[in-house]
Amino acid sequence: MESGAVTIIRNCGLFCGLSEASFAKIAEIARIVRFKRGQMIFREGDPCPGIYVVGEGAVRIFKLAPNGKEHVLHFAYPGATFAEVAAIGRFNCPAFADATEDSVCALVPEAGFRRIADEDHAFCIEMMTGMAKWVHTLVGLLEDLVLRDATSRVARHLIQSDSSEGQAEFTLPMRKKDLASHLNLTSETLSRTLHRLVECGLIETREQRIRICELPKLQDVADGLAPAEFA
Amino acid sequence: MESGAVTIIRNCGLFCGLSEASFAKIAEIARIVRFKRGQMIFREGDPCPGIYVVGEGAVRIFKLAPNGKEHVLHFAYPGATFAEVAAIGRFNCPAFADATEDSVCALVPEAGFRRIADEDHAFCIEMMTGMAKWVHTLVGLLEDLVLRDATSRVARHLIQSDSSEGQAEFTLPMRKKDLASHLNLTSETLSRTLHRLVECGLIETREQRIRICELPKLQDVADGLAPAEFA
DNA sequence: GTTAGACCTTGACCTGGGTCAAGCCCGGAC
DNA sequence: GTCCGGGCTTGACCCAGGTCAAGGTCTAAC
Repeated sequence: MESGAVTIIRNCGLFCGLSEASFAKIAEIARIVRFKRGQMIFREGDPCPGIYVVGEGAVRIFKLAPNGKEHVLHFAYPGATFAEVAAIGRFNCPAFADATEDSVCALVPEAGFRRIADEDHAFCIEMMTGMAKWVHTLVGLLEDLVLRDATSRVARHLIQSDSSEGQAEFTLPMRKKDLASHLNLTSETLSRTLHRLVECGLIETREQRIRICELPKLQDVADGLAPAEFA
Repeated sequence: MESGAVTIIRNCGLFCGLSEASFAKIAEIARIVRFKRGQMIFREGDPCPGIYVVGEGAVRIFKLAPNGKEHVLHFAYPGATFAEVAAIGRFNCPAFADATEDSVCALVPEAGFRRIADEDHAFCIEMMTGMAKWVHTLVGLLEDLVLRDATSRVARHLIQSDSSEGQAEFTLPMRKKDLASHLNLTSETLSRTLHRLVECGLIETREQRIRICELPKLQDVADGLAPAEFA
């Protein structure tokens, strides 16, 4: 195992709580994989190669419709894992993945993961609750897409991005077209929506940088209460 | 414990594989709960009372938007469980639930479930993979809502409902308005869509009964290949 | 430098599916 | 029986957001 993989796995949300014994087992078989920007990592339907842990860069997980439309399910940044659901549930890759930046990942082959799950009860419980959280997140996403309009979705996403950094200002970590796809919008609509929010003074933008000026009002927009100035 | 709850739990997908020891523990604390048609079972945000197992009837799990629009996440019929995700992940109820028919459920309080998860490794693994399957299902739902149009969604749902019974004919187990909500449509649009499918000869309907006449063509519609007659 | 190709923005236009409204049918209360 | 309310269908109309097209800007390649 390359030394890099150990570090990556130590620092990821999923495996950082492992017992020393379990960790040693994973360390034996994990390996480093590198991807260039734009490179495809796997395709929907591919056999699942194991659990990927992002060390550097950024990975985009997305679905492709027969007509070519794509929908970004989520982004994985350093410390996050992907393909873990397929590994646990023993299905093939349920979506596509590619690197949006030059990226370094640790790959834990499925067999290794399975051995740990069989032996390490605490890990198993953690995975169980981890999956439950995933379900929770997905239900939230679904709710968003189904119950809110474009403007609310954008506002909500901005608030969430912000609160995770705890400041009033942050940088969008992905291209706008990918964000648009994640929110089930076209990039045109996202562009127009951000523009309207700027015009109303709720946010300011400069390139990929976004500052929230009027959080309470933005919150109202996210909740579907169209403020008067949204004529 | 009432005798009924034992039977219900024995026959449900989630707990039927339990070891005798684990089963005995659950049996000690499970109890029967009954709901009248239309009765609310829990509300979004309520503390999670435990895992419900449906014995008879039908339960509808749904989200409510601030503007009153509702979205049906799924239906639980005899043998199915609900609220299990919240119980495992330790969050409050993430949605509303009500009975669409007079229903009988077994309720396994969260504490009891947790004890078993702590002690029964095989059960724990089963829950883990069960949750992974849930994620898989939800991603499929999301994909459906986002990548397909109304007609494809309806066609796909019909095919799935059918294949689960393995015949060319089946009865919709829910009201059309609830199905519409599940597919993120209004009941008007569902009505019109079914009507078009009937006109094209792909299906026949009589009340809640639906017969698929041209499965291959219906499959094409589900895949977004609009057949010529869909002018 | 300049050419090529992503992005992103903005405008003009179009359409799938929602909204509103009317009418039918059926089952349950009385 | 008759009344009432909910579910379902159908038609007419409308609008949020998609599509198409035209620049503008930045980076990467040569």
